[in-house]
Amino acid sequence: LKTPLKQAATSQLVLTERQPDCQPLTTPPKPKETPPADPWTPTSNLKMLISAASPEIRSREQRRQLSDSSSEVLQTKHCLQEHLLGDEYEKSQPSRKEKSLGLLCHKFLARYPDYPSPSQKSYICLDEVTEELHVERRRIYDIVNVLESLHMVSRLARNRYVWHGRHNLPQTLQALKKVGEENKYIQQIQMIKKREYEHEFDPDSERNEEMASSFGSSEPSEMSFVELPGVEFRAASVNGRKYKSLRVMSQKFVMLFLVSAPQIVSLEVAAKILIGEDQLEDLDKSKFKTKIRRLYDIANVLSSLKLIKKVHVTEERGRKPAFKWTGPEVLPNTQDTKLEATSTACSPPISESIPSKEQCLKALFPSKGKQNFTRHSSLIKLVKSIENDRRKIQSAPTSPVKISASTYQSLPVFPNTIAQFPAITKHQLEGQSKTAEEMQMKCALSSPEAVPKPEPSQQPALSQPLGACPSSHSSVSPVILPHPQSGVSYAIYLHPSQAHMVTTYSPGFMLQPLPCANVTGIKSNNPKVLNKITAEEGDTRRGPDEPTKPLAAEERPDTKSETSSQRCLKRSQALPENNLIKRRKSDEESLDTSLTFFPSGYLIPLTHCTHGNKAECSNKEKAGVCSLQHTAYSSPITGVIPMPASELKTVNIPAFHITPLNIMLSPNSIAAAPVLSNSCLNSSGASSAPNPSSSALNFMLQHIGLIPAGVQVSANPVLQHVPVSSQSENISHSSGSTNVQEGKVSENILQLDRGGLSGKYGAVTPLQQPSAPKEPQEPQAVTENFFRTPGGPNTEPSLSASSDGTQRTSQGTLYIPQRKLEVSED
DNA sequence: ATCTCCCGCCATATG
DNA sequence: CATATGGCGGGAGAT
Repeated sequence: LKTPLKQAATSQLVLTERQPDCQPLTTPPKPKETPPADPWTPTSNLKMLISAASPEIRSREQRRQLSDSSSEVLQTKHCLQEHLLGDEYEKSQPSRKEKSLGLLCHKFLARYPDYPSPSQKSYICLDEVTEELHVERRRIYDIVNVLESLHMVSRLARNRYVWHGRHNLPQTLQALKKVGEENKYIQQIQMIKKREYEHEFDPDSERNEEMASSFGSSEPSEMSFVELPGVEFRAASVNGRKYKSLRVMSQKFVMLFLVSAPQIVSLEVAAKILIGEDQLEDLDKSKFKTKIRRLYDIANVLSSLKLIKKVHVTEERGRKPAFKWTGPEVLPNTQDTKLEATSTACSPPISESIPSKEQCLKALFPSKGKQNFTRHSSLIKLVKSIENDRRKIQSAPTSPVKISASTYQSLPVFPNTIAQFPAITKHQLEGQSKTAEEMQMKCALSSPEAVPKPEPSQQPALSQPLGACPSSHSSVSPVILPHPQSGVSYAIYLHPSQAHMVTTYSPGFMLQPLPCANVTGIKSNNPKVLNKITAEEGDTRRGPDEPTKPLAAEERPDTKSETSSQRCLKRSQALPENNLIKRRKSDEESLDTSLTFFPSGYLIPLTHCTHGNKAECSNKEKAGVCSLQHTAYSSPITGVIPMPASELKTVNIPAFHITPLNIMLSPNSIAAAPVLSNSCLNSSGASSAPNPSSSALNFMLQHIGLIPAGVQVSANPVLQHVPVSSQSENISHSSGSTNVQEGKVSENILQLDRGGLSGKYGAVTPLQQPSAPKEPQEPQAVTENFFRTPGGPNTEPSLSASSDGTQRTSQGTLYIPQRKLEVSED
């Protein structure tokens, strides 16, 4: 037995350890774990405690003088628990958890100060560590590799590492964020989500994947390791070139958090992106599994560092594991490499990076040709380069570059390809001041989770003119503006920042063209698209479907067989039989309102559905109508886009779809969606959609161009959800409750009123009460609302939500179920 | 059954 | 060559 003592000592506090003397440490002789039948599952309690508290506690105790009140508490708690539980039988057998990487990491971290004094460097000797912590070397490598990726340690030589602590963290994160942006991870995420929606792989005829793979999405970027200038990583010597895949993976994983809006990344998405992100992803199942395993490893370490925490995102299919960034916010680059200087100044909340229009474009037009579009490597590249260019060029935050469609199309290839992972220059980093660091730290300390509320100021001015949006956005709250003349209503979206606060996820959103008219047509389009996010109800029902692949909603089982279009038709016809309808039990609807809201915040008129009659629409069943696709896509932002009816016709909105891209809306610019008139609807419904009118295009483009970085519409529909509380919005947020509802309430539907539009305006606030200001944070689950409206007199929404959360319109109904996404902590 | 993810074989890199 | 590193995936504990 070797140093049993040590171990015991260390772990003692935290874990209930057995006395050293009692047992010889060597392999624990199989103590049966959980042996005794404790009435109370001591283990479970312990686990919980440990997992929850131990980390922090640990760290302090050991070498650290830091005392944290909270930690104290925890400790105490812990102790109590211990006593209670255990008494004499401590049966400490090493449950699996006790051997977890996370715990081990804690122990490891406890040995070194977060902020070691610069003067004295601390070195890490792997041999010592392994011995002291009683772990196999292999495990230590896992930890160290992740720490290395964050530049918290660097390797000196065999067996030797230098401990830097968190001093470099700010720079590292900033660097990672930057790189993440350059890699267009946001887009990748969206693409992935989009694909999910799509039918899986059936009809992929497009086999030219290879090409895509070559550059396409991921490119070579895959392999580089982001280094910090300041930090000496003696790399070359030691690192030479190695795989470092774990390190790279870790960095990329972190990048995903830094770049994505809600700072929540699901393992699934991360894995896909990390895997070459190629299109092949689907094929390789084992590879995927492996990636997931690695991600768990990394996540455990990051969790120990308190940079992330585990949460669950509830989506249509059920909940998926995900992690939420709880680390420091990354400040915008202070001084970036030259050109970038643009708009950094503005907003503190950095998380939302600049949305690129390209993305938007992509998203927008995907349907038409889209598949190729997304996949085609050359295109992707183009986009990227454009993006970069744009960034450089665009100096004023206020003036977003507008891209016209034509431009886009004709885009010449930009000569400059950007190096994917440019090394970060020292200067940049150096620029950072300590203060910044401190701030970050503070941020970190404070619970990040609770999202700080944006300032009140943001209240949207109702009357904001459309304008360029400042890059930094102030938050916009969704307000609906009644529209004067046309009777079209406008909605204003929330500022992204707000949105996020509220929301957890911003999914990409797409509107698919719903060719109601032609059923068949749908298929050709992407049927897949939207729906993913169906309400939970569906899920429940669905039960276990096919395993892995997420299917488009339609795909779902039988019932779904129908294409969305078909469904649409049905609905329009008001077919009662629709299964969907049933599913959505929720809807009851009051039929009055007029507009449909998409979660995305856009108001979308439903043409197809329209036959226009309320009667028809009114059908509950109908509600289901577009459901397939219809699923709502909510965007973080709530906005409604009013369009003149006339436009609609032309455009045939139903036909168009928005893909998950990020559409950024500038606060100022309020997108207006045309609202359909009945007549329009009628007409549109039948006919297939012609090309969108140019006006429509412009419209879209404008938005794109206008959109300030902050707002992203995209996202997957999936994620979003609106909490529906039947009545109490406020409540809805609260964690637990939400879940409960899941089955039932979960969907919210927005409806548009077609006919009635004109005089009324829809209110955007769908589900939530306007009044509810931010809530204190929820303990566990965070629900997002996209729709929260700031209270305002004006805001009154015309729509009413049914108790179940469904809203209806009198006439046409668009049914958009909103899924709620929930993020729950574990 | 699914989610986590520990364990440790074994290919590589390093010295 | 001996080790140090670390990719990888089986399969078992947790839920």
